[in-house]
Amino acid sequence: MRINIGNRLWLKKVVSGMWYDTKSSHLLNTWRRQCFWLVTAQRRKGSAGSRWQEEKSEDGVKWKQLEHKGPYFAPLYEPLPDEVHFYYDGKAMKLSLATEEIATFYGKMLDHEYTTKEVFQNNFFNDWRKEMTVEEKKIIKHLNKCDFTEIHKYFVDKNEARKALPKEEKQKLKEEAERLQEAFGYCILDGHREKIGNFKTEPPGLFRGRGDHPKMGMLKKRIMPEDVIINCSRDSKIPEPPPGHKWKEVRFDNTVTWLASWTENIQNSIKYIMLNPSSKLKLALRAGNEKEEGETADTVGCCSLRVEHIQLHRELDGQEHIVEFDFLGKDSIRYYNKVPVEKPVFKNLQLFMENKDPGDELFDRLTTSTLNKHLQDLMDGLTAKVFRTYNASITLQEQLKVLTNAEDNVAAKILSYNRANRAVAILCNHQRATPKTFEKSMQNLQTKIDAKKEQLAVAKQELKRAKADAKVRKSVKSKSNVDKKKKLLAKLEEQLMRLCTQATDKEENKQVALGTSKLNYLDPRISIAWCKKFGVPVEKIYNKTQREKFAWAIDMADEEFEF
DNA sequence: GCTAAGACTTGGAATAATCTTG
DNA sequence: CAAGATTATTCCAAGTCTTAGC
Repeated sequence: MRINIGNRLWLKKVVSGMWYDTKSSHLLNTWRRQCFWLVTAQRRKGSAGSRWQEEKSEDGVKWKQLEHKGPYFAPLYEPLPDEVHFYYDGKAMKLSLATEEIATFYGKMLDHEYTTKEVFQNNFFNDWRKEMTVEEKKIIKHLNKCDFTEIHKYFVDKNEARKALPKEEKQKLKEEAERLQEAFGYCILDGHREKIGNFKTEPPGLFRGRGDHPKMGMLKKRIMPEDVIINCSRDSKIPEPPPGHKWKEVRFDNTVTWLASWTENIQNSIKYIMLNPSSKLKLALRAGNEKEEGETADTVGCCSLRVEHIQLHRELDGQEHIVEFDFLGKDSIRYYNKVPVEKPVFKNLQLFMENKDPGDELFDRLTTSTLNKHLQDLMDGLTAKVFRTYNASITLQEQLKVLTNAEDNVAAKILSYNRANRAVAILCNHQRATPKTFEKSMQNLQTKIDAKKEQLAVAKQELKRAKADAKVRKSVKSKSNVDKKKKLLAKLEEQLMRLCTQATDKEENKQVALGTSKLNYLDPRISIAWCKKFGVPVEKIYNKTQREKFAWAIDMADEEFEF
């Protein structure tokens, strides 16, 4: 029982990053129900095109009719022109088609960091050799004797050429892409035309695992119709496989939403063709499922944390009971944070670490399913993921309340909004690499600010002179001149202020990715209510795509909306 | 109960489209 | 008006969580 209590206490603080008390539990519950209703209502509205209705979900049935054209297959390999050579040990060598194709995958990536990694090189070379002819295999024995530079140059040039194309040609290519989108990019779902998210099969290439991935560089094979399972409705027009080919299978499963699927050869997982994620509502540590050792990069979530990932400090920087986290999370992004916890939580963590090695699991009796089960006991439908979302939204609302100043101008209010958004992104650990052009664009901005300051100084001088002039002459003309200069000065001050705000925003945003939380975690009604309340145009917060996605919220949220 | 497979969702990097500016 | 910077979109790997099979 002690373990149970221990985990429960730990849950309170560590899983959620916030306190889970009766009050927030009630809020959370209300919010979930509301969201569920909204989402289902929105789906209905979208698909039935009529009024909102109550959801009457028959268990598991996702559609009655589904018709589509099947996936669009990646274009076949085009052999290299004769003048582009591959060299082995300094000698030009003509490769068989299949071998050449794989060589181009590597050649294209030559200026990418991946190709400097030993694991990548070894995996690539192993897989490449498997596809070689017997003769090629006899000759090509070492990657370091392979020279791909001509191949690399060929693709770089080709890219440049495409960019430099005259605009009529570019227009043609664009129209071609649109035709493709028209032909393959839509399906009919229960009588309505819906956009497909990804209608193309993934092209062959070299696997780009993230972080320290043991399989990076392995050959991702070409997907053939024979690999693809089609899912559609029985009475629909069944998609035609490309001439001379057959589907692996055609099935009529209306309990799932995918249109086509295939098994990918690197991890043996299933890939899907699915609908475009339309209006859906999409909490601070991830649950952390178990992963297969050696098959993927070594990353963890909260249930799979190991003793080596935390450090306990009875006292640190004047605070008591500090837990220091340091581990690699999703996409191998580092999570580093020092969190003060309640004494019982601290005590339990100490207990969990006793007699364990650094590589042992911290919570050895906890798995994601027991964790979620526990959460479900607390509240119907609650999972770690839901908590992540809730936490993000409530933080945004709180931060907006704290940071916004009603007397500020619009630029300052937007800065406040971005700061609130940033607080959420930091909470969810949405990091990004500092953009390559960051320093430069910061400098540009600073130059602009300096220039503006100069203008301002000049304008001040002129105003002074105009005032002096008006005092002497007292003419109508000189008076209006003073007004003019005053206006100019005010305008310049406003511009300067806006630039400075922008610079602050940019600096603070250096390593934080805002997009993910904005699009996937935050209840849009909070943002929209904020816009309405403080007179900020919605376009300043959401771009075109985002406004489309959140159209329902824009419609309904008023300034009084409380999350 | 437990593991494995399957179905979605999330999320940063790469790429494409658009805007700015010298 | 091209080059460079910025922003939007696409891509697909990597998570979460449910279900199936023992």
